Amino acid sequence: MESPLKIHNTLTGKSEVFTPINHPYVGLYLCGPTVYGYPHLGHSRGPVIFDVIIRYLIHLGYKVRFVRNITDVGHLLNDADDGEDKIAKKAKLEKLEPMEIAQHFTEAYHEEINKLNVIKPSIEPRASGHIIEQIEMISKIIELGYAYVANGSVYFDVIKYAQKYNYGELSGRVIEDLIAGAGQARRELEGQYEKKNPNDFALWKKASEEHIMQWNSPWSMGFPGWHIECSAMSAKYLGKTFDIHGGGMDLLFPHHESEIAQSTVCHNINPANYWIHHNMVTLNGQKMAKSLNNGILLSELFSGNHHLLEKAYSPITLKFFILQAHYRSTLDFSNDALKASEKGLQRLFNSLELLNKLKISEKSDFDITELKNKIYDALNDDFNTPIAISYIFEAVNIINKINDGYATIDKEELSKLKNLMNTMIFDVLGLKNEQLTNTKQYIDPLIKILLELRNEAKKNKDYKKSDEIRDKLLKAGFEIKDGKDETTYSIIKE
RNA sequence: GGUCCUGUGGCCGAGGGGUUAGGCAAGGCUCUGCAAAAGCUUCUACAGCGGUUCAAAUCCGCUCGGGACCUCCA
Repeated sequence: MESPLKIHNTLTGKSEVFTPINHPYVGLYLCGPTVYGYPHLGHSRGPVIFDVIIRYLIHLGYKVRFVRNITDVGHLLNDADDGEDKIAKKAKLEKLEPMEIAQHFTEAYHEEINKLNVIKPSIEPRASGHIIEQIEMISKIIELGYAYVANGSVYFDVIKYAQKYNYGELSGRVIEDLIAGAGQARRELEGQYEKKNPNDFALWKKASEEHIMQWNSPWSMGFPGWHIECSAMSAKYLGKTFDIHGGGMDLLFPHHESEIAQSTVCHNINPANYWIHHNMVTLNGQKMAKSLNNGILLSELFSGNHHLLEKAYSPITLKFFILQAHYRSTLDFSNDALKASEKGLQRLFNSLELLNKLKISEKSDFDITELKNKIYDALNDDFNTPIAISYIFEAVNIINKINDGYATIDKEELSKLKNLMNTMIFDVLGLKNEQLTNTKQYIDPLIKILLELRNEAKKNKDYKKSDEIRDKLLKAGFEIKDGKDETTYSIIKE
């Protein structure tokens, strides 16, 4: 039978058999967006990868509670001198309420991400709605002696923590290296002088006068530090320790490392058993950066409205493209790569349509169970979607062969094949056919009429007429395929 | 400066001591009135230099290139 599900755990650096704390329930926390800008290509990878992870867990029979937060407070501007909240900074520029900005970008995030046909979080908590929980947690850390108050701000004492616990267990860093590397690249941030040690991180920041987003606390009017929100919210909704914590590799340090430290102090346990980190995306081999002017927003990708894009790419094309690479590798975007995925996806869905029309024979040339096992083995091996997809294309080949009469399949295997394809493509990978299914029912009879006219012309050897019909249909986005018995068509994009 | 990842054929990307990844592109053939689609088939690989081994794209070392993180980026 199939292998057990193994997950590459960043915490141990190894692939481990997945065993939930409380079978069949699985608690999963994914670090969500900081809502101070429109979602870009990089924002899509986490939701897509974790969508398949969640879908697969559900498919395996687990009951998943999926928590993905919205960070709408607390991010300091790293390129500004004043240490303002990122959201507040935008707010002043545009003279809007900070929450108005947060709301705007939260909605933009939802709008674009939902196009990817991803399962929505069971709970989507906002940092601003959990100030009390964060204050409570900070108080406890102070009480236990691992944080100190300085000028109204509260900092986590990393050195003290490292004496008893292992600060760096997740990212593989050693505290001495952190101290050694501190001088060179250390950025001048506000409040640095308040810290006992440069590696200490803020749990609570006192707000300056003009800082708009602020809350009362035992220490000052201010706002919570970056890492504490996830610790507080994950504990609230998933418990002190839960199964899976995910995010981008860029969050590994310091964000997740600090989450572990905070939770370890408060609850005396690492918050998550399995830490999953997906890799970053690059664009034409280069990293996406504002300075390179190559950042592409999701809305730009979907509309094709960007100077680096030759055309628009659909959300499902993006999803499929992301899944054709393993989540722990960097992924390079380019027009050629996206077009390749688009073509492949189209071939996949074409075969899926044929699947429902295949003729049943007495004997079968294929063993679908073997194929099925290979796909499950791939997914069980740390969610290896590219391998799984390569076997799905093997199935595409099988379907086309049968359709063309080069091979046969019996009733039982065909039923297995249908089941397998539908399960994998729709339930697990969460793909969907973006061809205009709603309008197709109206268009279909019209196209059929044209095809009849064309076949009549062909019968009369009026090829000029028949080709004219074909060419015009192609121009209108309908590709004609002359089969042995009947003529079919598919709707092509662009 | 520190820690770590990575370099695969025209493009993207799996794999990871001996056995076809896959998608896209290109060439040939079959089918076709011609195309398209589909099938069959061919060609371009494991950055460079050493080492370990019966055997290295895979392990080790060095060199060169790309990237991530090192206090607020998904």
